[in-house]
Amino acid sequence: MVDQASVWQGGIIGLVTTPSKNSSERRAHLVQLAGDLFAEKGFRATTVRNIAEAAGILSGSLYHHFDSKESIGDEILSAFLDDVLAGYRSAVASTDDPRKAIEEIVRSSTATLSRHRAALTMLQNDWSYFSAQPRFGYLRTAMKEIEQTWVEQLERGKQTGVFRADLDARLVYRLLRDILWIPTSWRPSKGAGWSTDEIVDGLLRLLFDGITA
Amino acid sequence: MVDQASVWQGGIIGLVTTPSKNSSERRAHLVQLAGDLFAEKGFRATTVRNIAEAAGILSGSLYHHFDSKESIGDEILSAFLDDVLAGYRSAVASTDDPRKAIEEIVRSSTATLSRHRAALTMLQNDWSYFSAQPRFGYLRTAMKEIEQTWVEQLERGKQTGVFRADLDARLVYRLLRDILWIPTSWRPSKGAGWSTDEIVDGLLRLLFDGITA
Amino acid sequence: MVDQASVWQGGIIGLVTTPSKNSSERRAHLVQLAGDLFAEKGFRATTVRNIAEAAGILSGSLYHHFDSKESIGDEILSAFLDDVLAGYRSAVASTDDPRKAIEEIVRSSTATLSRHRAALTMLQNDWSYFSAQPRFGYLRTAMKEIEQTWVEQLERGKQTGVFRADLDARLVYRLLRDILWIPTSWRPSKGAGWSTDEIVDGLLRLLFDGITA
Amino acid sequence: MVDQASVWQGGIIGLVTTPSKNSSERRAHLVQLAGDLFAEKGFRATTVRNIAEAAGILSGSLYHHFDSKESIGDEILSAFLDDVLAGYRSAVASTDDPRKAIEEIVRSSTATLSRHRAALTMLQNDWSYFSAQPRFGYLRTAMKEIEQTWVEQLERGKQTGVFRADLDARLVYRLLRDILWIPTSWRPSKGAGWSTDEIVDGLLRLLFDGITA
DNA sequence: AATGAATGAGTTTTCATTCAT
DNA sequence: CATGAATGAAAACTCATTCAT
Repeated sequence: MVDQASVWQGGIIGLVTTPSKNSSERRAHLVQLAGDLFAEKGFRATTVRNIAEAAGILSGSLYHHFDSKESIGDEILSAFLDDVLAGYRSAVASTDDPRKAIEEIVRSSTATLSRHRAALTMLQNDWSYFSAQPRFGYLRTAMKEIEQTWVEQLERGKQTGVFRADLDARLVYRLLRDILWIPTSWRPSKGAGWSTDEIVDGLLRLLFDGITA
Repeated sequence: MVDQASVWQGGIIGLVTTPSKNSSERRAHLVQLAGDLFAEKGFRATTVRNIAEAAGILSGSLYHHFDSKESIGDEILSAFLDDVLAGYRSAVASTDDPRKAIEEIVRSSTATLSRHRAALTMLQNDWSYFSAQPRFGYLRTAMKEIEQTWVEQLERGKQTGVFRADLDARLVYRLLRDILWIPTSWRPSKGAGWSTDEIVDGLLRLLFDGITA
Repeated sequence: MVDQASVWQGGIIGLVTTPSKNSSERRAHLVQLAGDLFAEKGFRATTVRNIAEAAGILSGSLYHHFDSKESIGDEILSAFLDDVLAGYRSAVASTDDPRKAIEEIVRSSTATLSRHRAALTMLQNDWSYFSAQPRFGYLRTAMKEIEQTWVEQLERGKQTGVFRADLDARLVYRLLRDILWIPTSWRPSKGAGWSTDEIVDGLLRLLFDGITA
Repeated sequence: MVDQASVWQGGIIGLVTTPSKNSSERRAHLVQLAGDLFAEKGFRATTVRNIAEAAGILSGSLYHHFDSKESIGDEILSAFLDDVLAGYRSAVASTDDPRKAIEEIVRSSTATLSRHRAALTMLQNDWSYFSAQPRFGYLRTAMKEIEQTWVEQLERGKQTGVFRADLDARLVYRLLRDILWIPTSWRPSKGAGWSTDEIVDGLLRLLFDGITA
């Protein structure tokens, strides 16, 4: 579709040299490039120059699209959390069975996370940097909702007897949330070829049944 | 012996103001301070000035003790890996039962990790930075040995029927190793008061049996 | 062509305020300024701030144009050696007479050297610094070619009887090369007004005939 | 005589634990070590730590013997110039023949210079550094006397017909003085085995007769 | 939209020097 | 005499950001 547009533009006007990509597309493309670098090296370790080079422009030119490096980070992080929370909410809304809810949370998380590798790396690597800034206050808010969702489902599962009664819900939440985030942070190259499905299934099996035969 | 000497000096001469603290102690103290900061903010995000300030000296003065920031990192990382590998080796040497070996690896890891929080944070946050430098080549070597140890025990467990035959040993290793490392990265303040033992038990229970009742 | 364009722009549009000065001109200007300082104080003794101040900018701004102080040095030194070697090669190619070849080498050297005072000072003052670095390996290579050229001409001159048979070619080369470089290192202010020609003539007369009447 | 003193001290007092090497010997030894390093790398490029390491002590300990790095330089430079001037004065006093006087100056210089390689390197490399400081004002004074001596002899030679009448005395002085200093700056390793005598003879022959057959 | 030049505050590191022990 | 810890000023370099063109 992008091509369609550019062909059309080129056809009529006949003077446009750099056709395609209107403003918001260009912007999205830059966020994408930045995100890839953030995922690879972390937010702080990635320089504005790195991003500009990846885009084939000079670093100063980035400031036509964003007013700061942090606003790129903001865009990535808030999009991620919106997506995560939407998944959690619909997972909880979809069923009354805590085990199914958790299974759904895991599945939705996995899908969401694979779309937001950069955001996760940023949270893991540079949490102390972001969480200290008022601008990123929504990070804490969102994390609280995530925790609440898990704990609620685990507690309900304990009450209905689906989960072991001796589980410490908050402890298990912390472990599970972080466990869930692990595969996302694996570099593509190092994954030895596991598909997302394989990883999710392995993870679910591990969570519910352990490794014992 | 150092204590003996200082007590004696203090007793007889009565002039010793600073209670001993010889050269290597001072150095170790500085490494400790640096490590705390690295654990909190990551290696790159911690400045030499931060470390010096924590020690109550000027940044340049640190170079009396270390020839670079990296050499502090080196000291922390290599001590950590030496410790981890020693634990793994003795765990494997202590038993023939793969399940016991893994249990032992987990227990030794937990003990080791709590002594080396800084190192772990550094590996997680700044792996791309360190692993790119020849100086830190031993990181890759050590990680390979760690992987091999896990995979061997898991495979043997599968053969003897202790573990499920359908486990993907490398996948499970990756998950388990990272899972094991999770609690260490939790900030003390955020742990809501879990003791190391509680965490280890929760973890082992989770690994072997899952969360299902 | 660049000139064409700018003239055209200036002519038609009449808006161009700064009379061209494109990127590479600015860069060349900075190299020139740096070279003057290097010639005056030596490479190591000249700080990046010195250079920046001479250019009326801040020291960090220099890194927009060069990626290190050494790369400025590199530019100056390699340009010098390229020039010297070109002169030597064409001197040798221009004649079969060793005496004429040497005379030509001296004349070309003098011309070259006056254009590269900075480079010469750098080689004399900071040779141990540069020659220790792989990056400046070409310095040794070039010096070898220079030596070979001199020695060859001197030897041929001895065989054809133009030069005294008892000359130690390498010793004379070392003396002559260094002698040749002397006047260049004289500060303009101290030269008491000798023209280049006067110096060259004095030098040649000295070389060929000595000071005796 | 120095030994006499220290033996005597040891004999009478009987408490001196590190016998030999009294204070001034130790000091002279340190100056020697420092000089070697200055000759090799230049004054500024040599660090106080370098010197201390060469002496097997810590950098701070040097300040028991000298109150600053510059005072070491001072010691080396003033000793050199005293020596040079003494040689020049006795050369001039020894004869009425300008040619013999110059020959004697050359011979005395060569002897002096070989004893003061460090000083010469320091003057050549770091002249701008030293000459800018009031403390080293004697450098300019001494250089003036050196120039005067040469010029006088050359002028007298021109009048008596020993030297060519068209010599520019100051120009020739500048050339000859610098020429004379050249071989001293040659690294021992690079000299390809020329003895001091060979070099002096080569030089004198070159000066008086040129290279022409 | 993009360039290219620059800023300014910050980074790691170096080094002569001081001083209590 | 020597050590070991520290200072403080300066070095080279980095980087997010600004802005005229």
